[in-house]
Amino acid sequence: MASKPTKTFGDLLRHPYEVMNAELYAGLADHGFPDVRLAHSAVFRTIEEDGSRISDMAERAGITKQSMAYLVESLAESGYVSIDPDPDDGRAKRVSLTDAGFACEAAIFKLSLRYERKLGERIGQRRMKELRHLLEDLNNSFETEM
Amino acid sequence: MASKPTKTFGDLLRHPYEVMNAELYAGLADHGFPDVRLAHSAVFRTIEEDGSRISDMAERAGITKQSMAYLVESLAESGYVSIDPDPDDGRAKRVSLTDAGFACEAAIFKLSLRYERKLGERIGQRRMKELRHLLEDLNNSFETEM
DNA sequence: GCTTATCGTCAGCGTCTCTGACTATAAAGT
DNA sequence: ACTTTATAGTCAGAGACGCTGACGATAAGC
Repeated sequence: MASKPTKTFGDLLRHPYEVMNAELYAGLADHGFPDVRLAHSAVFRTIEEDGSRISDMAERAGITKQSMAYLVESLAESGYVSIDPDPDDGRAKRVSLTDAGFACEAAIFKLSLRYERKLGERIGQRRMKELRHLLEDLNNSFETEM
Repeated sequence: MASKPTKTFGDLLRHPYEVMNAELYAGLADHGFPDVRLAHSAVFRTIEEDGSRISDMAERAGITKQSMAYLVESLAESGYVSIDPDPDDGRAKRVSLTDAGFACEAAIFKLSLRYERKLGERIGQRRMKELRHLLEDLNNSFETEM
């Protein structure tokens, strides 16, 4: 047999993550969102319902504000977000999802859920649910302590 | 409460994956492998004990041979792999891990295992083991069918 | 032998992240 | 009030890393 050790935990996370992303963003393109890319997820996951500032989003996403500004700018060019001056702070701007942005966000959730169910058909919906549960615990453990 | 839906499965995979990688490659730098980066893992995971060809590694990793050549070249410059002509095929080259390359691979496994145990301390070693098991099943389900 | 396929390279490009330096505004200290 | 310090965002430049297309060299199939 192979002399290589067992797969690392990182490998076990990486493969499904990459396969899912490939499927997800291909599906998104098919559903009318061709120019939304994986990196943009940093925007969708950090923007708030009523709009957010670039710096805040950058901090939540764990990237620099320059990087976040770059991503936001590209989504603005595609019409998924609007950028307006912040009424309370002359330095700041407020980034908000447009209708197209909300529609895209909804499509991401829908396709994600669909794909999760598809995976469940492979390993069993019950095991899939258990997997999600364990991953949620793991994710929560980062926020709690650390 | 928030009106945002539950985290997607992709989000649940992404966060631990990114946190682990940050920890892993920081640790790797501390252990004397400062110039090994995440992208290089495509080399370490696809290279065989007795050496491999660039095209084969590219195919296994799911990237173009140009991209694999780029990664291999950068590891060769740092001394982790050697590149020799293939004795059986005048077109091809054989890429092999050097002693430093094997040492790095070993360090990756050691640090990964250490981190996995650390996560286990957070959510429970037993739950962590179950999580690994489910992820292994999920990974296997890609190779089997699809 | 001639044709076709494969191995690897060169050149160029797009995306995405970073650092460092900067302007404008806001907040805090005195 | 004025000065200092912190913060929001921008501009410029760089590096990493994936891609495509075009190419020369060798191998394999007919």
